[in-house]
Amino acid sequence: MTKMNKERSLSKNQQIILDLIDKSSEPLKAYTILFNVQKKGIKAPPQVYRALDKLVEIGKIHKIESRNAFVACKNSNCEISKATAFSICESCEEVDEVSDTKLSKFLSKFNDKKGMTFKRFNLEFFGLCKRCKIK
Amino acid sequence: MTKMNKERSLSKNQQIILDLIDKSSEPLKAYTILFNVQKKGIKAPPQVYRALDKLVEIGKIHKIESRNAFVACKNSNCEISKATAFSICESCEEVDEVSDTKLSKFLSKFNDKKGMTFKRFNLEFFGLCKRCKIK
DNA sequence: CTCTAAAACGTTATATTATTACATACTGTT
DNA sequence: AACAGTATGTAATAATATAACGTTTTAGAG
Ligand SMILES: [Zn+2]
Ligand SMILES: [Zn+2]
Ligand SMILES: [Zn+2]
Ligand SMILES: [Zn+2]
Repeated sequence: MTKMNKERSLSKNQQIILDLIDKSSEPLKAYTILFNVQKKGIKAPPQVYRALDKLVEIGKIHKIESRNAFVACKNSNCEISKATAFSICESCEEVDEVSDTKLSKFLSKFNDKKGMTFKRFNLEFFGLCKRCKIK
Repeated sequence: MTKMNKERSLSKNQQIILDLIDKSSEPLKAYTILFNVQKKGIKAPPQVYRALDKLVEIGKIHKIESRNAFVACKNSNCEISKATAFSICESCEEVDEVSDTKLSKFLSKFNDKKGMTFKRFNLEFFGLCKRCKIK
């Protein structure tokens, strides 16, 4: 019976950092993470960046490129971060992962005119969230 | 007769930097730009970043967020950088502005479930360009 | 269990990207 | 001329990210 699940057991540093990001209600920056895990023995940037790289690679977290910040994936079926979309409030900086079947289908099927083969995309929407619109 | 056109005449630094980006066949990073315009009297990062900010604001250039680099807008009608899409080759780093009516319509009309109002989006596709696929 | 290769780790130093802060100069309008 | 808004020049520093090493841990093959 071959091993079917890709459940990778995270390393200690990876788990510490994922836990922190997971608990956070907002995107976390690498150095904010660093300051918050120093008590757990993670003392230097490379340790943080290595864990972040791996977590991104396996789809546990995503990087919000326009903010240089990281959020946990809420979408259990995007193990491979190959199709990501976010909504970002330019006022309060709230970030949500957009999960819309039509959208992801449309984009996954999108074909470039110049013959590029797409493996992955990242989409960031900017605007005002409900709360910030009222103000 | 009120002034109808929004043609803003660029300042000296803005023009120098736009010229450089315009001539480049690849995305330029801020410090690459800095090194290349020092002979023209632009000596420090803030001068570059200020010009870049303004050029992005008026839609003459776009920032490729995943690369921290800037490209000239090839699309005469995206004066306001509110709907941008790029294809990025992960092998040779070639970047092209995707100009597809269906895509931009679809995304511009996209409505968030949580009631956010979108003013702008940025989409980056990653993959392999024609040439890099062959290799 | 032992050996090995891959992955993860710890550490120091450094590279790269971006902003703050402040003083000065230019531009167009009233 | 006076004013407001935009742009400039400059020095210092903040924030983000990687290079380079050597060591340790982990997981799988034999
Ligand atoms: Zn996700
Ligand atoms: Zn908001
Ligand atoms: Zn454009
Ligand atoms: Zn290529």
